[in-house]
Amino acid sequence: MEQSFSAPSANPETEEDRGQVAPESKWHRRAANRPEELFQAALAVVLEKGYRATRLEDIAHHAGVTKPLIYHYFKDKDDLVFKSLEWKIGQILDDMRSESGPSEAGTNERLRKLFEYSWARWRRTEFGFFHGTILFEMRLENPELFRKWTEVSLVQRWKVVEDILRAGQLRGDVRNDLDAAAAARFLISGGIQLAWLHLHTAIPEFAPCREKTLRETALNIFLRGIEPDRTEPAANP
Amino acid sequence: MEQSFSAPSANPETEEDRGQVAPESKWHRRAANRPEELFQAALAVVLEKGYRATRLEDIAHHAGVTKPLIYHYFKDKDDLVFKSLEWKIGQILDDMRSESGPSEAGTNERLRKLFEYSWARWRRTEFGFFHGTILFEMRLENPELFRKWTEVSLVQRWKVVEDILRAGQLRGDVRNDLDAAAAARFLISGGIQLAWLHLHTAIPEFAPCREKTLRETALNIFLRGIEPDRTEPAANP
Amino acid sequence: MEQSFSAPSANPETEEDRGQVAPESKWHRRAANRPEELFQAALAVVLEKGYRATRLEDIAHHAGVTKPLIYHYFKDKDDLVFKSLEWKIGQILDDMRSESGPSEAGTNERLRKLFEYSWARWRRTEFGFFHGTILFEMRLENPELFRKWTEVSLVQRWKVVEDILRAGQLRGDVRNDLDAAAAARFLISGGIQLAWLHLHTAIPEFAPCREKTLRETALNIFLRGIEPDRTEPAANP
Amino acid sequence: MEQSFSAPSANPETEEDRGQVAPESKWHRRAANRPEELFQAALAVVLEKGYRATRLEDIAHHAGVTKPLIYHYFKDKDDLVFKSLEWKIGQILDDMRSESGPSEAGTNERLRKLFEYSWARWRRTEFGFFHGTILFEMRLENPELFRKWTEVSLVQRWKVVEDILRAGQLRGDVRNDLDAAAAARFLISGGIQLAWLHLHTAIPEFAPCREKTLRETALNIFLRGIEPDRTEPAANP
DNA sequence: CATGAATGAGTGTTCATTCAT
DNA sequence: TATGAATGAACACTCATTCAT
Repeated sequence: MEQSFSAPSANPETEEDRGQVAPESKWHRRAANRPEELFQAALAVVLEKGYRATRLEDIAHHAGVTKPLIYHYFKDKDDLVFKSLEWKIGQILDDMRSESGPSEAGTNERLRKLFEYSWARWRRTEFGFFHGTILFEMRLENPELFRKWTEVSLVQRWKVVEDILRAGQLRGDVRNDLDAAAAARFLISGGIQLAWLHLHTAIPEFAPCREKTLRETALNIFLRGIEPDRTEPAANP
Repeated sequence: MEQSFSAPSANPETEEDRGQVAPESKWHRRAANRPEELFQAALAVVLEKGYRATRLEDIAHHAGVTKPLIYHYFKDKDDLVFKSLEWKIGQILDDMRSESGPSEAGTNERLRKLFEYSWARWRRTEFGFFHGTILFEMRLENPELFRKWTEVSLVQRWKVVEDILRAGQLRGDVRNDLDAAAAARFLISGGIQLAWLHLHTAIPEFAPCREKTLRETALNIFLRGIEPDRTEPAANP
Repeated sequence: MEQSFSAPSANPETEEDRGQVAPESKWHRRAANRPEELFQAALAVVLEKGYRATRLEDIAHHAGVTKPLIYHYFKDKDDLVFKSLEWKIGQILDDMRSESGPSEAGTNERLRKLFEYSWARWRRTEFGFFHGTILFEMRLENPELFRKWTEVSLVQRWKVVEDILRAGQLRGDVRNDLDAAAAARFLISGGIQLAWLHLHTAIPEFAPCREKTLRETALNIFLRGIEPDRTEPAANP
Repeated sequence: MEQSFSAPSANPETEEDRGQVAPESKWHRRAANRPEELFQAALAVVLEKGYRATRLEDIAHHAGVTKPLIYHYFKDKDDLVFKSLEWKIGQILDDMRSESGPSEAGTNERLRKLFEYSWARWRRTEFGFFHGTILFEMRLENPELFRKWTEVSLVQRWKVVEDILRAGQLRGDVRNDLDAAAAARFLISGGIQLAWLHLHTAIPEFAPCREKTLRETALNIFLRGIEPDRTEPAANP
């Protein structure tokens, strides 16, 4: 759970002492990108313990620095944590942008592809963390951040699906009486919840289920559920 | 959010009995059932702030008593909070038991009824609170409680839906290639997430949507998605 | 360690309900000698834990009553504890008075008898307790009590020995250049310390020694140490 | 009683450097060796009040620092107090090691010298404190420490005396029927008790006695008490 | 830049004591 | 007489934050 956040707690080789004898100075290593290291440490700890349960000490320790140093880079604890979260949101967003090539395939194919991409994202530890911490804790602690995150992780996804569905309706792939926006929310929110419960909680331990079945069943029901009626195949005036 | 939990922090009737003498006696309120009052106070505060951010002082104040009194009834803070949550889980469970008469209606009707009942439950403040606090915070702080709650709120519901689906498969109302367990999870988890996001977060403020549409679209897609294939149109007597 | 202090926590047979139906009153059993029961409970607990570590709750529990009841009989905690100690001191003193018949035996015999009586007393749990609690804790907490106790347990004993020694000096059993008062202190204080270390601490577990040897060696050395010089038997002008 | 432990609660030199500017900076005193200062403060307070009655606040105040600082150096209160006691035990032990040169004098001389050295130690405030606090309170609170201390202060001394006595027996200075181990205990335990009662309690106030007489009488009785029988007067060359 | 030392403002918990019945 | 309920005053311990170097 901490692999991608761990910071190098001391990396003596990168230092540029040469010629001069090591001058016994107390602080070696001016990290080029301290802030980012601190971001990662903060995220790792908050991921593991939750925001409220996270102590500044833990973050510092995780980053291999001392507490006061954090105040050189950030105003206070909240500043660090919230900026860390925003930084991660930005990263995830970048990652998402580079993701879905605008395909010309059929509606079902586009939805399937999107859903599977999304599921793969939801699998990731980081995502599980965000879904938990931000959706719950930040909703109370920092509504602004809550909003930013849901905008990125939910609302935009909803929109993408909504657009696909509308296009499908024009083509006749999707029944016209469907509320595309609501349907989109169902697919994405339902999928996220399914994935999160299955992949980031202990539920499978006492209520086991195969991940693939879960994913495909959900998608399948959805795709069938939005099909136009087939009994009157040309009944679309 | 605090309607059902608020306790009168001072009992006005006993205060000014007579304009004159009442010697400001230090404490009133012979508690009939303090423990339950404390449960409610604890729930109210934890609901509002989350478990980690809850201070004993707040609970005591909310219940109109002083901190040390809590130790008269409970071993420590966790004892109070966790027992409060369990108490509420029990209540909700009782409530759920008295709910769904075993109907002889068709599969669709039974699912619709169940979903609508459930949605009504998900609307309630208390439920939103549990979904947040327990699913997220208790997952980390008290896995046992997390398990108890998910067992009640999710796993059992899944089973009910699963049974209905299997019965439907026998009747021919539901297609046979459907994995009933996975489908049940999709309906319930998706519904909860939809309801929670819509009813217990600020999302509708910046991404509005009609609740009814949301609910009915989800149900509708699901019901259509589980129908047997109609390509063999005469197979339906 | 608690045998002699345990209070009957409920003794229904002694109640005088007759004729009338048991009136469901909350408080049965007016103990005839509550104070003494409380003394014993207090002593038992203080013995086990020391004065500072003793909580009123413990005493009440030990006596089979509730905390507030103690305030019916005693002003506060200290009042109870100190009176308990005084009560016990009185008891021990009574016991001591009834002890040593004024014997007409020789000096050595009298000393031997006294020392062995005393040693038997020092063996007792209660004594070990007093020696520890009073000598150390009460010296700081209640000097008055410290004084009362040492007067009884030490000073008076010293005097008895001193008198025996002086009598012995007159008879010629004890050398005349001996300071009887100092010698008496050495015998008694040394004996107490020896007995206490051996009988009321864990020392024998890692530094074993036979009790009898200890006792007799000490007495023996003392008796020989106070003998008149035998080399010049009539050298006493 | 506090002479060697008192800490300056404010460092006057840094206070009024210049009459004017000094902006009342919140804290001074870059501690050279805080841990030891805290040891001393802890010992001073525990000495005065006993372990159970000692509040962290007092120790901090005594050391001229604030409570939380203690947690910078020690895990908790017990960690500080117990380590302080161990530190002192170590010091006393060191001190003892550098004490008695192995003399070639006669048995009596060796015992006299040892006893007088010991008495001088028992006089010291610190020793009286240890004898009280450790022998009584630590016996209940921290048996391990009790053992460490008695090992150092009693058992080892006993052994030294025992060895001298055995050597004396070989030489013929000490009678052979004497149990050297028991005799050693009598001398040391009796001496400690005598010294402690006389020097560290209020007893002399109401039962006066000259210290020198006490010390010499005890030693004298002991030395005479271990002599070989003189009934065979010519056996002494 | 970097940190060890220091602190103020909490926060949970204990306990002798008192109120109301 | 007897007690369950209640509290004030303390106390151990935590933690974000700042000082001095």
